[in-house]
Amino acid sequence: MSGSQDWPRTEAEALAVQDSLRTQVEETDQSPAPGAAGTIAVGLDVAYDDARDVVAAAAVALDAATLEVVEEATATGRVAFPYVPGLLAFREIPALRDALDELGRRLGRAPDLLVCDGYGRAHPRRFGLASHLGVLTGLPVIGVAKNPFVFRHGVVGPDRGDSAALLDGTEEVGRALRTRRGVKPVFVSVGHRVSLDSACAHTLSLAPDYRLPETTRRADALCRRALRESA
DNA sequence: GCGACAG
DNA sequence: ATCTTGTCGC
Repeated sequence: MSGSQDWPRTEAEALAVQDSLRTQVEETDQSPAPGAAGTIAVGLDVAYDDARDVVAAAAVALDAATLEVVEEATATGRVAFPYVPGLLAFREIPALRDALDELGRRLGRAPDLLVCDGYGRAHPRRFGLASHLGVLTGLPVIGVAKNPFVFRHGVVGPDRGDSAALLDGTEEVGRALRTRRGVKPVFVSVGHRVSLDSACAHTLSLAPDYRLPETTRRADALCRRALRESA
């Protein structure tokens, strides 16, 4: 049961849920050493067909050391919430949890790290998708986004590994991190049970060849395929 | 009021 | 997110 009946239906209800859960985010780093052998990192992503009101989520488990796919799972359902900037979690989490639950059964164990497409702490109320999913699962979670959302950052050096603070005013809420020379940086933020430095280290470890982590690349390909095959 | 705005 | 061809470059 994923309790879609008690899922918020209005923006006001969603805001209240964020306000209530935000205090449960844990700052202490309980994530594994980046790239550690025997460690499992899970990539998560969602694809939509608004015309059919269908959502497809994918959860792909990778061996953090070899980046080989260990296991994968998908889930499809009805869109649970409209896209509202700042409330993305309410649109994506129901399907993501279903895919994660199925992945856990197939894996026979809990993942060591979750990698979300989007933000965690870098959020108007400091409680983006990665934070929300972290509180609900209790797992270490990081957010890796493709756009800076409403935040600003300074110049990021040209080399892989170079970064600049992602700022909300003067507060560092995440980091713009270059994973590939000559390519636009990604935007990393803390979700749950992980430090910002670790989140960046995990991102670099998971993205040796392309701009985005292998976890999200795999999840992106899988949820698109699941959506296509659901038609 | 208007525009910007993760996916 | 999604609608979409060719094209420049490694």
